[in-house]
Amino acid sequence: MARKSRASKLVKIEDVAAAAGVSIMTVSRALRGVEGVSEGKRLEIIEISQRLGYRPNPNARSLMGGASGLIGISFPTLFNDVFAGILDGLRPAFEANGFTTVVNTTEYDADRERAWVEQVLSWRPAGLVLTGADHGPTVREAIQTRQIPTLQVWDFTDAPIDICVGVDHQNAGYQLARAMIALGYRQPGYVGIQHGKDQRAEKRLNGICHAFAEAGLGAVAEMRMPGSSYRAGYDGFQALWAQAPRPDIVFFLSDHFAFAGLMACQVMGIRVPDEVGLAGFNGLDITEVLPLRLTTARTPRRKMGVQGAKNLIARMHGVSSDLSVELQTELIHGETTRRP
Amino acid sequence: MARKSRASKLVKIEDVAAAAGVSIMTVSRALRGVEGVSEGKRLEIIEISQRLGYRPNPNARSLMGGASGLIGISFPTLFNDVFAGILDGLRPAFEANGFTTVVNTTEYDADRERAWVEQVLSWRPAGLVLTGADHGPTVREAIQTRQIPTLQVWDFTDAPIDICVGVDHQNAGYQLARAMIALGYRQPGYVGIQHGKDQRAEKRLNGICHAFAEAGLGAVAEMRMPGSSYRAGYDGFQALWAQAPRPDIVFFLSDHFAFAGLMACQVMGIRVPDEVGLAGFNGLDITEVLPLRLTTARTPRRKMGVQGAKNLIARMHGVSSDLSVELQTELIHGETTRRP
DNA sequence: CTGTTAGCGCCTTCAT
DNA sequence: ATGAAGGCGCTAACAG
Repeated sequence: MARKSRASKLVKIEDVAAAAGVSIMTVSRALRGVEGVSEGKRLEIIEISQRLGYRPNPNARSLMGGASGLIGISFPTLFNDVFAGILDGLRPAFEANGFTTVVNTTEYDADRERAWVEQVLSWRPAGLVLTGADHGPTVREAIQTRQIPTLQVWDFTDAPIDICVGVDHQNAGYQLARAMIALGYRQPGYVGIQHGKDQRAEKRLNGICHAFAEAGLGAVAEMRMPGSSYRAGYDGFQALWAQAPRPDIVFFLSDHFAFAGLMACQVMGIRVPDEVGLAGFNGLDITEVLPLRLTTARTPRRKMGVQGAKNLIARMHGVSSDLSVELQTELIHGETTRRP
Repeated sequence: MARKSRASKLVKIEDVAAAAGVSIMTVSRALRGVEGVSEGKRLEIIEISQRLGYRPNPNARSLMGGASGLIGISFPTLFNDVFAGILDGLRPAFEANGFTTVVNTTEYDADRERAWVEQVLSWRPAGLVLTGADHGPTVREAIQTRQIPTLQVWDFTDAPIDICVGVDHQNAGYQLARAMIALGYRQPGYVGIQHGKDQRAEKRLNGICHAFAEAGLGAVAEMRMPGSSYRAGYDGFQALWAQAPRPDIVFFLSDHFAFAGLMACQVMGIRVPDEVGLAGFNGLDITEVLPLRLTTARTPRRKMGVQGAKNLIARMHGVSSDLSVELQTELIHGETTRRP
């Protein structure tokens, strides 16, 4: 394989026309299945174009103004089953409707997201899917100016760019904390990642803090870790446990952190839930194989994707009514916290 | 936000030219930073174009045959830290060199990959990154015809489309099995997923089988699960354990399966490694927080990404020498198998 | 420095 | 049923 291609050797419609002894237009019509070509010629042309390996240049097509059938999807990261799950709901729906999807990750970086949105917008996408509710005004404006149907997933917001399908993370955290308070927990701890990395996590923590404050209980002891690996959850729990006062309930960024915390307890000989309660978030697959069923709040990730795709497609088809949906989380009373 | 945008209201270069009172060529030059425009005019034009919200139409640009600064990356799935890790190595290198990346997942479906490759090729990408060594002739030909620099990662092959950076999975499986045989294991079992879903996994299994056959030992008892969730690893191990003869060493598709198997042992009261040895693959983060350090073969995923990106960039810059690299796996003697 | 001319590959429109 | 113009938005290659 050589270096940068000289735009050259690709067979174009003209070549097919020449080979078939007809005009370009006839080839165009034949290949698109449009009326105006005798069946005999059509079959012959199709045969020839295949033999020549002709592929229409979609750029030229797009130039004519047609929609691109492209949907851009942006997630913060792929190191996370949450987004893989949402994507799993989104994609089949889009593909079933003939759309192509391109996926991006922002690594929780607003600049990256902005740059990507601009790139994708330049492809004249049929639609856009963004994660969360926090996008700069630039992004918002760029999208709205071009009137590209846009879905925001994961986070529910009252003021979406266009439509949104997600859960209220603040409330999810609040409800989870309320349930733990009802179980008698009084001394909360939290293991998460650094501020500003994950907006949704901050909202959940807000909800948790709110619930405990409202109940007149102690403040939530926060342990912020630099990364979001399993190791971070493991070390974070240990660090939190070494502090005074010891928490009687520890909330984690997500189930995978909680799992790591559980492993830490196992190694340190801390009895769960007798000595400490552990609560995760998301209801990930991994919770199904743990020695103790994890207490968590299940987020309907695939459903979110399916529903979101459906609504975005409706919007692309011109439905202008409100297509935003707030989904609920499901509290899972597991074995890592006291029995009710 | 309204319905499908009529291809219309977008501001084009002509509008900017009119607003600035110059010809469209001057605008084109000014915006691209090409020589031939007085600095005063350039600044003025840039200002105006921003005010108007002008964005060049890349389709028109691509029509001219220029390269797009775009790199398409395709992975089988995102439900997997392996590919996230490779991406983590790839992307920063590309971005540092001014390239934009678009990511796709094929869900291990060759048709999906083909469709995506065609889509991306139509954007005249500067380069392509594909996973594995198994691509249909269509894909291969489409890429080679257009002479797009292409990197195949993860799987090492002697006959890459262009260049490849990866590990020899067959050999990795072979070496791992050899090490287990050296530890005295004689009755191998394997928990994986269905045939045809993951080519690399099959190669590893091949290597494992080869090692045991070569040593004149029993055949590998295979347990194929329908999915690749943690649950599948968990259930798969249990099913395998219920069969006769019981394996004394179980190889797993990947570390996450092995982890699930370890959890199953814990619940079933099977002592590891006394009653059975467990071996994973990849050396994932999760292994760092397990009660027993997992025996596995570490794959250099990030390094693979970094190296691959570097080589692909070299290729895009015209380096035509052989840029393929075979990387090695590192055997980790953990606590889930006998001590040497 | 700036503007004009001629396409890139395809499709819409209008003839024939 | 077919073909001949013309243009989509942009940019090389030439003029001035």
